[in-house]
Amino acid sequence: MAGDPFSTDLLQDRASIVAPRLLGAYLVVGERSGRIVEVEAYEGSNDGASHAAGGPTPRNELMFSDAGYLYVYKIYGIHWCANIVTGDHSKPGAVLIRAVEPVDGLEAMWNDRPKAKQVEDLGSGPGKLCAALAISGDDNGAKATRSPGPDPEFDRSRVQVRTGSKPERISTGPRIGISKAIDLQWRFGESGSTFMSRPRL
DNA sequence: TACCCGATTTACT
DNA sequence: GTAAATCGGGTAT
Repeated sequence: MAGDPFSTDLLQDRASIVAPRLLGAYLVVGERSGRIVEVEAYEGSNDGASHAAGGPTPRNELMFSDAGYLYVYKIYGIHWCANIVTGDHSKPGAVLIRAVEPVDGLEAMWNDRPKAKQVEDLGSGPGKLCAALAISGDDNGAKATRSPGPDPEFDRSRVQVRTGSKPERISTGPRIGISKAIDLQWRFGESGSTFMSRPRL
């Protein structure tokens, strides 16, 4: 079950370093929540596949801001994809949430994902989990993790990351759907999870 | 202002 | 296995 707020401090480093830390954490949106079982890391100028590779633009500016914010973008004009910003101005980056295991609000998820045939279909992909958790462009810039001291921005955020149960074992592989930097093993998943997108790790 | 293309999902052959 | 759906940022006119 969802526990304490996820600490922003755990994300203050390169995306490829901190990405696995989000595995097992809960992504909470109102009454709905899911346990993160698969993520991908995207960094800056050293990562050709990243939106941030070419420097800041209106669309990706969040990746250059402080860790803990939600970066939501639309892909192929159809689906939303949710990322958690990592690092800082000198280390831009974000972690793409690729799959969640549905935990709370299953009924609402089925409602928003009428095409799903089984529970495993609800959140087994970046676009799928956004639909299941009702995340959209409106949530871009939400503060998803808690920073030291009072953090009212986090407290009133509709999207929150909370601590959960860490995976027993983590598998890695090349990132999905990219054409550059395909050699990097920056996809991380809970070994053997049936809630992961395909191909499974 | 035009053109290109993508960190995907789903339906159909 | 292959293709369509559909939008807006980025780069070039």
